[in-house]
Amino acid sequence: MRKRPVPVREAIQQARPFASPRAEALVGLLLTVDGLRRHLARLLEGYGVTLQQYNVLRILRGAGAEGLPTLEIAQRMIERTPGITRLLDRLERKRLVRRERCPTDRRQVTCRITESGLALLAELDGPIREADERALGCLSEAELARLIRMLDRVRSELE
Amino acid sequence: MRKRPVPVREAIQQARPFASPRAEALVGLLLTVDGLRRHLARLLEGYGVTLQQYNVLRILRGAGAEGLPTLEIAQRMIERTPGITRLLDRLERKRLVRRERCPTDRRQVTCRITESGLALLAELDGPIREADERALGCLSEAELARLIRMLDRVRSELE
DNA sequence: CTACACTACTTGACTGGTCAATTATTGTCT
DNA sequence: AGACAATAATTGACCAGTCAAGTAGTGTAG
Repeated sequence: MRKRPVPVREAIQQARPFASPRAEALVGLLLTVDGLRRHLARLLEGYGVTLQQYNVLRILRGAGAEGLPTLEIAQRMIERTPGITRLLDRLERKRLVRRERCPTDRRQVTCRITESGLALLAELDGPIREADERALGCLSEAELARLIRMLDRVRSELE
Repeated sequence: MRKRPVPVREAIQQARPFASPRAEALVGLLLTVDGLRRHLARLLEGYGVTLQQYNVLRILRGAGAEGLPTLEIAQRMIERTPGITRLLDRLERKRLVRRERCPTDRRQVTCRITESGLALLAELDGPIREADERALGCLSEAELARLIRMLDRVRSELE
């Protein structure tokens, strides 16, 4: 029982039509991604992590045993540097991440995912994958390819 | 001098390919909208308002002289109820919005945009419109139409 | 070897999103 | 009228993004 698509203008209860198709697409993007974000956040909160924390754990799993310095992680996220410290503080408090000063360059702090961090990710892999597939399941392969290319182009316009 | 589109996998410096096109599209959406958000926020900060505050002002301008009760505004935003109170607090402090208890139902608080609020929006209309056009200027009319329809469908899957 | 720029964080302050709990007011049902 | 649910808005507490400023450690040039 799939619901009828709700056009953007109706979704935000706006009386007047959009000034341009670009304005409509922009609002549509903001609305849709907000929904996707919330959707994923709800799934993750059952496991006690936020979307950003999950993101960091994925990055650290990818980095393997030698870990990554703090700012390396920040660079791979969409995020700016100051936030990453507190994000890691919270992950360390939950024992999902370990931090230690790098012996060769004592300015750096090396971050590594712990065993419990890995276990949590393993538990999450299936549900997350399903959520991804379900959320964008209404788009065909061809549509996905077009969407991905459009998004790449839009990002390249934003510096 | 337009830059070469940077594919999603490169943008997040991920070593392995994506598990599925849907996973790639999802990450692309998150990345792109984050960039758009930042882009708009930078424009607005020169005028002393945030993206959310601007959004509220637009809604109140649309509502006209009779204004709107607090929770009506919240409904038209993507946001949940508790945040709207504090958002309005800040707008009221800047004298861009006025609030008063509704005489017929004293539980409600009616919010209205002030003259300075309207003046600010008038000043912003041009720059915002230009920013919209520039950000999505790389997409053709046909692509925009397809994008809008795809987004509508994705949202309809998320309840 | 010492001054100085640079790097890798870290902290503080503010805006904002989210949830749970609370207050004030209204409507309804005897 | 009195009890009680429902509604409108608010408050408190936490997580997160952003900027400006600060600290500790490193590299380099005189």
